[in-house]
Amino acid sequence: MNLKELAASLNLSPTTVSRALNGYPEVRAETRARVLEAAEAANYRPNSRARRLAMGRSMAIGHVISLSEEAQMINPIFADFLAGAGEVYAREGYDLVLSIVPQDQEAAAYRQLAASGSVDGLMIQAPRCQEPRLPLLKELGLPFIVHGRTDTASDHPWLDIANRSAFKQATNFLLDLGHRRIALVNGLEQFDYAARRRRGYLEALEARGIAPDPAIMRGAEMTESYGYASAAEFLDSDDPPTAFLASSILPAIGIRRAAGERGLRLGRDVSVIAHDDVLSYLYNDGDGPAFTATRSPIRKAGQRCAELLIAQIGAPGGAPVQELWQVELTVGRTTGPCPAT
Amino acid sequence: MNLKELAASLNLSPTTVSRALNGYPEVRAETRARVLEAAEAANYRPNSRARRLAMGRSMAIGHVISLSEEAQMINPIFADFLAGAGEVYAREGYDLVLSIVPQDQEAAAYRQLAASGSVDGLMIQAPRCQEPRLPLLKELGLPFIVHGRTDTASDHPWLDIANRSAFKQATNFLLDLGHRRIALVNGLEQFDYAARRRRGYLEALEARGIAPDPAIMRGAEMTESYGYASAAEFLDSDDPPTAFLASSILPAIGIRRAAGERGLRLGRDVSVIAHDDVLSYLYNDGDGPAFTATRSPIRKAGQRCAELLIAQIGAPGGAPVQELWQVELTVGRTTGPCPAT
DNA sequence: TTGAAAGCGGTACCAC
DNA sequence: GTGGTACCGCTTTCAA
Repeated sequence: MNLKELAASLNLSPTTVSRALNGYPEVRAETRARVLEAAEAANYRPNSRARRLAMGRSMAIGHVISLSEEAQMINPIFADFLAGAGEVYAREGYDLVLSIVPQDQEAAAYRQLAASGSVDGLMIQAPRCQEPRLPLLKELGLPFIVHGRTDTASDHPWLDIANRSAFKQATNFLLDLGHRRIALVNGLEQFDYAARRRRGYLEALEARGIAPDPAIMRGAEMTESYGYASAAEFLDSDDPPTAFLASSILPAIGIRRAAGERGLRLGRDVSVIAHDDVLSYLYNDGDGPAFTATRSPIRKAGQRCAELLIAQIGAPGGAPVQELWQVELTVGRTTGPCPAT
Repeated sequence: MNLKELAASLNLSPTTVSRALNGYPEVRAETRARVLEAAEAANYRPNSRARRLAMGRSMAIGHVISLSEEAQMINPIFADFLAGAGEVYAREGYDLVLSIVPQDQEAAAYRQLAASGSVDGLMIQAPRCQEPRLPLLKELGLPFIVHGRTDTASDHPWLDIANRSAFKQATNFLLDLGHRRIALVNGLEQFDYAARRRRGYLEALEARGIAPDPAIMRGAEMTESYGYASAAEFLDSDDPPTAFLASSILPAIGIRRAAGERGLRLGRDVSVIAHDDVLSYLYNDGDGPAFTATRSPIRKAGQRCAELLIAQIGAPGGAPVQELWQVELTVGRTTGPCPAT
């Protein structure tokens, strides 16, 4: 059943039916009621292909996820972010077009989406410090928003959490507990969020006059085995750390395993703090590290980014929105004072 | 730059240009070369909206992911599957349209995708035993394929791994090591894959005349804390298990934690086997549980499902493909003989 | 308040 | 081998 047929069955013109369906005001109430009822009865849905062509809009947002050698798996963070954004898209009538491509085809994927007009806007995740997509995106001329920041000051829209201050805070927290040797198990530091976290960590140390030791600082893809290997190495060294600051729950689990194997108890012999992207939380051993812990905050970020992007699509040319979210620290039981050694 | 303009700039008709671009044979080689060159120079990309309308096809596949109260997070398995499917879609020129909806809007989401013609096919993940989407999908009349099976024999296309026999094999493996009390830490058993795994487990026990004990069998969403809580409870009981069979790596990590806290060493005091969806692997403690372990096999399944679905879209009405993949067991170091108690 | 008709930007049939 | 043209199904001016 298409518009023409529906109109014919009602003895109305396609024009009127279209107007009635799309909520135009100039339709008589009674006519609209008839149309709505008939459409419902016939289970009519406007053909989205035709609609998109006629409107000159795709009613879709593009997400490009590139898989590289270094980070081959889809980050669970991405999935939670998608979930949040997807909620908003569904509510606003937008489709989510997901392009999953090898990293060397990333630029081509963006170009394709833009040039073919498949999407009305682009959502960018996990920017690097020197984000190569930035000039490309500006060239494409599509609305976009970045979840995260970059090194370069730019007036593009973004939403980010205060990674630096969160890590500074967390480091200070450990320092206040008496720790002096704190290991950093970070994410890949070419990503902006990881670089900022490192800065926060370094700043806190410096403020107390503690020289950072590269021997207990790492940055890599955040897997459990990475956390395990790092912690094992650090703990077996001559001067092991008494605390760990991890960039995500996954390496934190690995750290815990390495500590456990060495007979160390968390919160007594060694402290572990994990930061989970948008809101941080201190690793609560009581109810276990919930893999769902990040869900709610990351989803919120996804939602908000989607809202901002859609607003931008609706009213282009406005001042770019740049939101920085402060992090809320939550203390868990695996954090304890520095053991007296 | 659109087709008409491109054609005008070449002194050709849109028809010819379209044919040249789409590889139709009746174009003179020299003409085609000219067209291709000009298109390249102008960075011309056919407008996908117009193309889709004219062709009557969307060149897109729909994935609907519903979030329920029970399973609110996006399963990492889904992400890896998506990655595999996405690869194939990109290669074949299809878009991936991802709908993320609350569970009570799942059916509406499928209906919307189908009625509006936004997609040419649907990909179904994680079917339940009595899958309510099945009748709906048949009603919609769109090509689809299910990753997994259902209780009801049906002639729809699916691709699944042999969950029952994998778990039977794994259980037998533990039995051969001398274990007699084996805990099952399963996924949500309304999902078909979990139900089949349970069956395999039960069959293996029965074949050796061992009565299953519901006290050491669980089914829930596969998180680390679920594994931890289950193992803690089992291990603290009067008659603790000597081995665990886990449905995924996440609960297995929790199990390990609970065991560790009780001074039990894996592979000596207690055995843990984790099954990771498509290919199983026995939890290798040596290099840590890699969260990326499932990546390759799940991706393969995603790729294959995408290929089958696209083939079906291209040539509808063929015999439905139903593929059952056998599982390959890999032995890891955390599996050991039953401790003599 | 309603309708006729001209697009939107391609594809594909039919004629030359 | 190439071109004219009628679609695809909707939105949106413009006229009534």
